[in-house]
Amino acid sequence: MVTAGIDLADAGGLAAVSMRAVATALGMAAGSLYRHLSSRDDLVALMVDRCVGEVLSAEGEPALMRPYPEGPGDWRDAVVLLARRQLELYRRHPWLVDATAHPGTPGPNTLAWFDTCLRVLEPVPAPVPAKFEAIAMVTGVVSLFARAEAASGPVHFDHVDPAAYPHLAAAFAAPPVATPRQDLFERTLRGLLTGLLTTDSD
Amino acid sequence: MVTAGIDLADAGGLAAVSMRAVATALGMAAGSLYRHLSSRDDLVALMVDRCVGEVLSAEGEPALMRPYPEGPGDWRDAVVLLARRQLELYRRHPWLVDATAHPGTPGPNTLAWFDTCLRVLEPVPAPVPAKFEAIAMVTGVVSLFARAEAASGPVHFDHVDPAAYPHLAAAFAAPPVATPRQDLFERTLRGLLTGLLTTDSD
DNA sequence: TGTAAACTGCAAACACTGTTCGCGGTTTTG
DNA sequence: CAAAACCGCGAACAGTGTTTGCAGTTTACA
Repeated sequence: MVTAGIDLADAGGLAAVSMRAVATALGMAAGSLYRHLSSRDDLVALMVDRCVGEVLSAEGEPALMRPYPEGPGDWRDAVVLLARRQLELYRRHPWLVDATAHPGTPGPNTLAWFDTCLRVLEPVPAPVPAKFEAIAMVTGVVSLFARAEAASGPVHFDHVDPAAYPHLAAAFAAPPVATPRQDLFERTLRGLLTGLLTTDSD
Repeated sequence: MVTAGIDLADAGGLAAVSMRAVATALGMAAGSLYRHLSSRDDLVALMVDRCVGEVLSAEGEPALMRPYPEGPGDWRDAVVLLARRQLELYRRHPWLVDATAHPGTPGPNTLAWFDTCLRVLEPVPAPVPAKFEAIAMVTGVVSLFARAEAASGPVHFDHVDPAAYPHLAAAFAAPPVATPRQDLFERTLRGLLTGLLTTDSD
């Protein structure tokens, strides 16, 4: 059910997961799906929550419930690690970026995810709303990077008018330089975290 | 045409702007719209570009072509000002966040917007791709803030199980503290800019 | 074991979406 | 005045999510 939806979404994006498509993938009729779910949004919510479960139990069994609090590093390291796993998840299922754009009531795995984030942020002396803001911003930045990675290429600025847009034209006149920036993701996140969860006395 | 679409979108979101709705708002039939545009995505692209035009000629005539380069401040100030105007635009037309999620070929106003951004970033000694990355990230952060503002409230975590999600439950046990953070937007942007467009020698 | 209840799937229908097409009328062009 | 371009109409098509009566199967209970 949600597995079929996930497979369909992985192959053809969120638009490819229609009730009839999921139904025929399961050898059923379209209306039969409503015996198990109440709407299509329900289904994508279940799909999202299952994928979040993927990153929770990554690689092994309760593997993720472990490594964060006991690591010797700073809490920022843990958040960056968490974000990196989320980015890998978005790479595995690009439609997640669109599916989580308008979040609904979170499922159990999503709640567990928030719980883990809060546990990681436990040593941070910041008010709870600030922590929620920080979590939201981190996942937002992750989705931005995922979108940027997925949408690389199809944006064409071909032949802009040098008279109307001089700076744009000048920017494309120079030969494209390959960008070596590798740690952009981590640098962005660390800057964001210290900006959001840190007073001036830190 | 695009004006009717914008009004409809402002009232009921992007989903409310259907061909038939726009047509009846103009006193026409649905199919008649295809005399002037080739698809619905075309229409939303035109709507987006017109709104970008709003922020370009804000308040007066060619008012925006002025203030940025001659301001005495640092280039970061100019970018923050640009981002702030964009945030106000997103507040005025919340559907823009969804409409710009999957960008297509940019319209004239969007090109002018990019040109302005590049002009503002002219004194920055960074390679062109890095500047494009920075612009994309800034508008991404702006859309994140716009989304966060628009989606405040409907997310309910009512009565989470304290046994399954201890940290979440503990977070909600404490009385909610009002967050006074006001400059969060600007701090985030400044951190992002220095992280993306600055070498260690700056 | 027999019966009743619960569950599950099917096919058809409804309202809605974006989009296409052939027709007639109006306006502009030569 | 004629011809070409344009414009809007209404009907149709394929597709969407969702609802609803009907049958078949499985489960639970007495």
